[in-house]
Amino acid sequence: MSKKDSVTIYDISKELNISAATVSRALNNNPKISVKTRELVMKTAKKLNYKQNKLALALKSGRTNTVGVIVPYINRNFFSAVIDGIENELSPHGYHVIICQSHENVELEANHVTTLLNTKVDGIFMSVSKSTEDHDHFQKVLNEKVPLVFFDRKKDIQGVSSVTIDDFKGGYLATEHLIKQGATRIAHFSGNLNLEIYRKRHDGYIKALKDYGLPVNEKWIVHTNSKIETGASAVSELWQEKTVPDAIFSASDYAALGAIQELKKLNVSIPDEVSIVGFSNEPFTKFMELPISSVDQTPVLMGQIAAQVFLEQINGNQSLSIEKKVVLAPELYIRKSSNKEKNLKGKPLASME
Amino acid sequence: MSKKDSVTIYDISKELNISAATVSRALNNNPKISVKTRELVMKTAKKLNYKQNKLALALKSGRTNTVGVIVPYINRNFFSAVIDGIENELSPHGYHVIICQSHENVELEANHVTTLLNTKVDGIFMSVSKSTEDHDHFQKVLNEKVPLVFFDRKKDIQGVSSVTIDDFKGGYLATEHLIKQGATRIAHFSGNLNLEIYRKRHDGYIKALKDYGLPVNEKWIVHTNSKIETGASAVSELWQEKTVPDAIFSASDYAALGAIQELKKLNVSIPDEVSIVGFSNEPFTKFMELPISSVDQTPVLMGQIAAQVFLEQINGNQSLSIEKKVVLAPELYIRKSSNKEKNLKGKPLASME
DNA sequence: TTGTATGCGTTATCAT
DNA sequence: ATGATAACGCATACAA
Repeated sequence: MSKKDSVTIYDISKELNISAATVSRALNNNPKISVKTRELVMKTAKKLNYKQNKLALALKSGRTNTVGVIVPYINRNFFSAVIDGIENELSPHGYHVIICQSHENVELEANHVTTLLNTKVDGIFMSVSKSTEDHDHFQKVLNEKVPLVFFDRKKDIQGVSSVTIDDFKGGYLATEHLIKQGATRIAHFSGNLNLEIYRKRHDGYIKALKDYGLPVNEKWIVHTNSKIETGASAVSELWQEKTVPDAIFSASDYAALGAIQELKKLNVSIPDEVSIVGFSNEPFTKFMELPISSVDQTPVLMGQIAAQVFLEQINGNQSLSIEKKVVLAPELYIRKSSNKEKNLKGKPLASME
Repeated sequence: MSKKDSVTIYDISKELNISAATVSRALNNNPKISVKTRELVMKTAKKLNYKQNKLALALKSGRTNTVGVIVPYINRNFFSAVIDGIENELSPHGYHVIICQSHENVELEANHVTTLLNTKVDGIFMSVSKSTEDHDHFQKVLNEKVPLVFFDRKKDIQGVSSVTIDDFKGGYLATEHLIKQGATRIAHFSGNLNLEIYRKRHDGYIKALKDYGLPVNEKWIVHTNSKIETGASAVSELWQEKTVPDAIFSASDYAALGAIQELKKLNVSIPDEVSIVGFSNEPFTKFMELPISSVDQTPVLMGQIAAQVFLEQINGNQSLSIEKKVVLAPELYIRKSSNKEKNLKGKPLASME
């Protein structure tokens, strides 16, 4: 802490009566240094327990070997899994990962961007908060020529790379699966349709219905959020009509869980009377007594790919701003909540646990 | 990126024909600067979009306003919740949080410590990996006079603060609760007893049995880990004997889940024939059709307290190494898996959802 | 092969 | 109240 307690290249240079420059070169394996001095330097460096001060290096080089990650909440399975992927991919390359939480708040998000830029991170990864409309803080990042990579929740901005999953396909896969299970009256619990991810899941649902010649019933498209209660109340409302759905595709696992809980109260059997598929493949879905089918977003892979995109960018030509849009394929995990058949076979796009 | 694109105090000084020192002082609200110049500086700083380079500041001051957190896996509810607590507490103070994963590997852990020290973090938080025996890398941190705070999994080291929960009490509470539910043959699924946390949970279990005059049956203390399967196989073994337990206190929620699954196969009714309490209060425990009672470790609070301990340390007298050991009280969440009574009342230490 | 000098962007010390 | 200069620790262009 007290600063002058760490040994520098000057300490080594004094010890050996050579210049600090020589020490620096020896330490960096500069070829034009004699083997003898190099070894000598290395030895005394070890002896004095020298450690390179990354701060000075960063100030000089302009690179900190640190990246920032901004997520709504770190304490959420999906996001922590993405961070896991980023960290694992970047750590071997000597990068550190700074995490920030936006709490779905644009101002906090913008503040984090500012402070990350001030600490001169080499790149920023982020999943934009739900409340974000403004693009100013993204532009700031671009102005500083710091690579920016969106994951999952993105904004379409010139020069910004992104890694997302194909939410449309996720919605389509889920719905198609329900159709193939024999469902004809499929309800959809959607999230906020102003958000791209939910709109696409919704669109995939609609497309599947149309592709298979099923009617779209607006009444069966219910706006829920990621709370258990909203799924439950959606069911209790839907089940007051005379015609009830025989399947539900929920854009949220939590709403799906709420739906299941409510249906059990109503003595509706799952999956026989109603089949259900959720979204996100939250850990709890597979632990349930009635395991819930769900669309997996491959978050760890998403983080890894995002990290790779960043590495490409940082190692490539800085001047030309490459913009890479990676779209990952979601994976449908079929579990009991939607599986009427005892033995599942020949479903190439799906996995069964 | 390309370095000379960010504006410095020199740019401002040139613009105003004053010295950089004056600019620096004005920016830092140094009282001995004229109001006029200060305002002038502020204005042009804004105009030129000046941003303080934290790197230079860090090099000069020796403080980075960054802390490192090392956890086994970030993608684990408990740890991400602790990090959440740390981040939320420290962020308002201007600190950034670097996260590292040890993957329960001592060498990785030690490497992370080294690189964190090289980047001159202002403090290190960590939950030591299971494989950690060596104390060398902890000593390094102390040598650099960098505050070190252990959370949950700690090592007893002179001068190192720690925030843990009272695992003994957790084990005691869980067991006592089972006893009060009428159980007399309580099995314990323990983790690795070489680890302090599991040993203490075990000890709490033993103490409760003794306090209530119940015999300790070594056969009913089964070594499991945090896998569902180990809980299931533990049950299938125990249930081959003629005398079976009427309750299980599992040091892991996952093992508890496995036990429940297996017991259902054996048509043993829960909680009537067997009551079960797990540990950690994993999110899934409350989502189950048969919600699982569990001991909560208050991870977010743990992170917050750890952060506070760090702040005290950093703001206090650096020379005297204060060592603070905070032990948090665990909270027992009583759910159906152990709740025979319909209405629960007068349980001060426990919560009911 | 090695040394000297300089700069990265700040702040602090010493003058003025 | 302000300016000049050094220092934080390192790497490098230029000399030698």
